[in-house]
Amino acid sequence: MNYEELANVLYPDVTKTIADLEKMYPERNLGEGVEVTRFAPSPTGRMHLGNLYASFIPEVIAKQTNGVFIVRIEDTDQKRKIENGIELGIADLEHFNYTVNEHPIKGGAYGPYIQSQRLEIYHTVAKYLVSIGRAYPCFCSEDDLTKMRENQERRKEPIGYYGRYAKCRNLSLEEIKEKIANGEKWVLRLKSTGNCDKKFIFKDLVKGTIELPENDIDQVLIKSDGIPPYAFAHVCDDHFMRVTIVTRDDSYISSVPYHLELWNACGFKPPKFAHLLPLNIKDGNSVRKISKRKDPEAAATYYHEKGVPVEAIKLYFATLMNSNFDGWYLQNPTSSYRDFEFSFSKMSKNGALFDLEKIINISKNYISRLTKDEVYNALLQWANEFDQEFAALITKYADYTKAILNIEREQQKPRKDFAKWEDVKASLWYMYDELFNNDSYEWGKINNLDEIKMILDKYFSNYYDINDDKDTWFNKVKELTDSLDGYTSDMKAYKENPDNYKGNVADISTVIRVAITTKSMTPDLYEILKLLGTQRIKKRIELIK
RNA sequence: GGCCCGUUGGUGAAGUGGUUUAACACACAUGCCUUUCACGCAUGCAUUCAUGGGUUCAAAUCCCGUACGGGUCACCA
Repeated sequence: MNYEELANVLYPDVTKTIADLEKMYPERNLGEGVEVTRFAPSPTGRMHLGNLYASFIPEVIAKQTNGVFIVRIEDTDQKRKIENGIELGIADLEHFNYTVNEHPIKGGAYGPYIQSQRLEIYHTVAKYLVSIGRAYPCFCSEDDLTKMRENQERRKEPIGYYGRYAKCRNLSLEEIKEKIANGEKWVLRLKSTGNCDKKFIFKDLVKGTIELPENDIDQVLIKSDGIPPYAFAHVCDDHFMRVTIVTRDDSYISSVPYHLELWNACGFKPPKFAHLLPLNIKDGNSVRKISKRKDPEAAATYYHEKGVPVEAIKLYFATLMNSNFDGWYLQNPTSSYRDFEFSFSKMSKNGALFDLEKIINISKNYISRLTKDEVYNALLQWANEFDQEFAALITKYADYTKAILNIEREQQKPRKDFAKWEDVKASLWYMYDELFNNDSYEWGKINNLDEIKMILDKYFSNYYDINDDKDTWFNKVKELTDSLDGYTSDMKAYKENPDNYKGNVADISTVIRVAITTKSMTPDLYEILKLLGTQRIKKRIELIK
């Protein structure tokens, strides 16, 4: 068989050679240890936590080694495509502040970054494989393949197009020419040289040494529509984009022998592989991979809308990626996760269960460490998008809002009230007259309205002074308490004999707290009174009378 | 069904033959601190590493079987 001629029969329009491609996409000038990684989503639209985690890993590695992180769109399956899928997906990645050096919209020297636009490359490599006798056209119909499969099932033989079942391997050049002239449809298949009785050993960055049977199936390289399936596309793309580490879902691991056979057949130097475990979610009693359709709470937009800081989610990803990150971060709470040295070998070999509680905890800690200005800016940015009314309010009262946000902040042990920006309004609405409502008061032990009125009256006419410092303020509350019949400000005495008293200073401050805010649980009351100011306070006391 | 991978508390997990009476973090519980809450602090939370056997002076760690979970066997990625 004259393979050169066959190659020209099959791909008469392909004029470039592999050597041309090598020149167009030269090896990157990389230093020692510098990695080129990539994330290759389908253009199915919005990202969910699973995708975001899967892209976090290669992004972190690229950034950490001063390398390159590429986003490439795998749209060879035209059925899955959705409108604006590429734009929406990239927007989600950008919202996560990932550093993407090359992607379809911004471009780069190794593009195009959309597989459907790289057909010339695939066909050039395909033509090369034909010309060296490693690929051949197959004219088998769907029917032929189904019959073959049934036959194999009956005989309990391995299923697939291999060995003696690979009929089209033996077609002569004349037969091929004739079938093509007749307009018969064909796919291009790899002529596999593997033997499934032999073991194939390779190293995975995450899983370590893996042993699998060699591939002996003549897999499809180019479908009858001229588009390559995933495996062949990824080899061409990752080679000519000069990717050094292929990160991908762990489900690809069983086809690595086939993939490596392909890399070698093409004469390309294979990259390193890191097969990643998916992020799982609990569904009833079973555990499964996060799915965009079944798990709306896993959508990136869900967290965006609630205002969970992106940074917090990334910190969570970091703890999932390398469990020793947690301990490191505890020691280095002011560092960025970028300062941690991530490694594939520290990655878990099990898929982690997505844990909302942990994200909330991380987020609370993260927000608690921000300055009032940082909190204000992030809050405003979120509110502009999702709660314009609140955005207008905090813009109008910018300094006041910052002061509120600074209660028990910017200190050694800051409060940890907020896990997401949505929480701010929900917990501090009473600080704004525009939001204040007194539908329900959370009175505590003292809930007799006459007594409450009496206490408030006494406090505001005899003790309250907006200019008091904190100690003076609290001493006055104590004095008030002691002046009341049956109350004491001596907590020790109270605790020893609670039955001897009607209440203590905590109960009295609760009356003031609830009267002003309606809530029994608030941040520091002194700060709140000070910020609200005499006018607002007086107005709220009037509401009770 | 064949092949591959995995199984350590409610969760994420550390651990690769003896400093393990199984680290750390989240969650939970109790107590202390405290004007409420939050914070912080203290204590508790797997007598045991899916299970049965074996190797060994010694096993969560090595070997074999079983069970369970996941993956894969397309002109899907």
